[in-house]
Amino acid sequence: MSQQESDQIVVVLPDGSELEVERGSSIEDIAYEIGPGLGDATAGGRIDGDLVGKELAVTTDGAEIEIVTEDSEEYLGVMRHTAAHTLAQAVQRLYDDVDLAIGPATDDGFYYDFDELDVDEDDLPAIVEEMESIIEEDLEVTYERVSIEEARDRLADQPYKLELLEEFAEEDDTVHFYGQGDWADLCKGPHVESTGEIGAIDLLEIAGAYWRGDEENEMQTRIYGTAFRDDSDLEEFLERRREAEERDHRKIGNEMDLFSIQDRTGPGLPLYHPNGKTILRELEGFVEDLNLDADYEYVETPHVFKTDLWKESGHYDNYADDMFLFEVGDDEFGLKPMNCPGHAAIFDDSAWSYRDLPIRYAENGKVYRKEQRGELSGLSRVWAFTIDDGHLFVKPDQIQAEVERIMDMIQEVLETFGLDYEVALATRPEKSVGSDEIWEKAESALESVLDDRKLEYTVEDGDGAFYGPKIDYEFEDAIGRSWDGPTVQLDFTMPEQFDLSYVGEDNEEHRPVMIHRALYGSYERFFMMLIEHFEGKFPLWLAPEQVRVLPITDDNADYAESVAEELDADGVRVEVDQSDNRLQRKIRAAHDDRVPYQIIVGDDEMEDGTLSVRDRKERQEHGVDPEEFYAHLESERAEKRTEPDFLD
RNA sequence: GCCUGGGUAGCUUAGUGGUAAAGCGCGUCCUUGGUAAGGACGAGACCCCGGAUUCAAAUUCCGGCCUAGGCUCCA
Repeated sequence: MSQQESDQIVVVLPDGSELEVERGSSIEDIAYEIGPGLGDATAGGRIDGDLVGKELAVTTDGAEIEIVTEDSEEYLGVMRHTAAHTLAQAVQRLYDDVDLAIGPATDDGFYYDFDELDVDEDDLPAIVEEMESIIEEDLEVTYERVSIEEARDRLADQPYKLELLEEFAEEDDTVHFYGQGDWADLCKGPHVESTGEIGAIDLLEIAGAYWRGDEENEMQTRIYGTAFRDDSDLEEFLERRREAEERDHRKIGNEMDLFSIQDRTGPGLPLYHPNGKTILRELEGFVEDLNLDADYEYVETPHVFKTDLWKESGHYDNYADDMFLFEVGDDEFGLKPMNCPGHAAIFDDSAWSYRDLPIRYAENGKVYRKEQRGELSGLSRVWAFTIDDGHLFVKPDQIQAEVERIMDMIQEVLETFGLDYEVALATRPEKSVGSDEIWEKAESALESVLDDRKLEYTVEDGDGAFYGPKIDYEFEDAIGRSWDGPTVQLDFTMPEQFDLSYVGEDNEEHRPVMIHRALYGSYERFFMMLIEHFEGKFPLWLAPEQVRVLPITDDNADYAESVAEELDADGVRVEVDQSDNRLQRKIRAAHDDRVPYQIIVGDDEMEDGTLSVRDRKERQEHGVDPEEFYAHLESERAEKRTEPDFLD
């Protein structure tokens, strides 16, 4: 091999084409190699997927290279990375003896971690101002390649940077610095050309963060910020945040009196008020109908079991820390973190023939999981929640058909609420029980169902339950946020743990397969998502108050009552506004309360026996025939349509 | 669990050492008014809990409870 050849390496471009370049060429060099226009536009790049500065050299043969330009999606991340540097620079200008940790770009902004920095939210405006003046100064971003020794020298008073440096020293004898003005940071880039390229910034919040995310390490001060190309993009981002805040289920739940979580009753333990429970009852009824149609049988299990059961199921070994445990006499008991062992115990109480299978049990089972206090949040993370649980005990050759039926049910649920979804296959996690062989069998069974359906899905390695792989549904709400929802989980393990069996055609004992499934996931999480998705404007079938009758004067009150009585007899949740407010005030109140339909009755309506119907979307029709409206309500409810559509 | 905020009337919040405020909601009365806030009056607060400082604490300090956001998409 000649000297000439060993200095050349091949890099692979995103379209799969290969390019021969000199070993040690920078990203920028390679971009110029491809074309001078691209070279000029280069802001940074990826080496084997790792986002780095355009100055960094490519040394490995066969490296996958991607060029990031101002037009790339990543450009925003490049700019935010520089914004993070600007934050650190501003903080060091304003505060002495601050230790710097790391400061990357994130999905919607950036952060920088500091130690020895004592600030609170009131200090943020001053830091923003300093950042803005650094942007104003339009400092050129400079790159330097520095030997480990020199870097050690430069970073002598930066303990965290030194720690990082020692790690990099094991791999390379040089490191990279990116600077702006008289400030520089150990960093692999990428960055924009100068601080003036940063369009619009804002700092969002202060949070604690463990050094390297490890709770054994010291807690640092993290400042979160975001940066956009211009003010209007920034404003749009802030507007979206405000919108999400407006939809917050805790706020709406309070306004609509749906639920509460109170100090005196305990953290993470939601109390459902009548309005909230009305919605939950409708949700329960919906899955109950689906379950009964699909030949599920309802069972009920207590909230507490002896821990012997959890030891048998394997939960105790894996999840004892997350369980509420207590002693009664010499026995240890625990609140159930899952419903499956109870259902397995019911199954095990009878002898089964292959002719009986599949057995399908359903229960709205309340479970208790002791999440870390700081993780609790509204209805999305709680200690007590209810799963619309179902457990099937099937023969191996029934898996495919049963999983498919479950997926039909799940899809019907998601489509009813108008939710788009994605599907993922989650495979064996690190903490798990069961043999390799069993896991392989289970994973390939789910794969073949997914393949048969021609559903697009992603594979999430290591995300499965400890007892088996699963298919997870993730859906998107009205403002584009993703939520975890329904799951189908295969379990070859628990039947083993509980020694479950049925008698086969051959008169031998066989091991059934268990399938765990939930259509909503947990009621709490699904309810929360629905509140935020609909912004409290629930579909008619869910709305706690479906119709409000507004009499114009006291003279119309009796007629209003008779209209309400008729609706009530039809099973409609109806109220009459008997306040002595004026009509406009009553309309305003009904609108604030998000009532789908308002019926306004005055002298005109009383005379000709009609209704004036108004909906939540501020549409109105006079002289409506009551029978026609009642029939419409009936069908809108029964078909679970998501918007009031009588006035369409 | 840890970090930074926050906890004042049913709700949303103002008040930062000297007699606890406002809006909404609620009650009573006036108003009987046809499409997004008519008017008057009134009730409603162990200012999260415990301790300390002080002549005096909602306010300052210490401890606790609850709550919001955050706790490696690695230089």
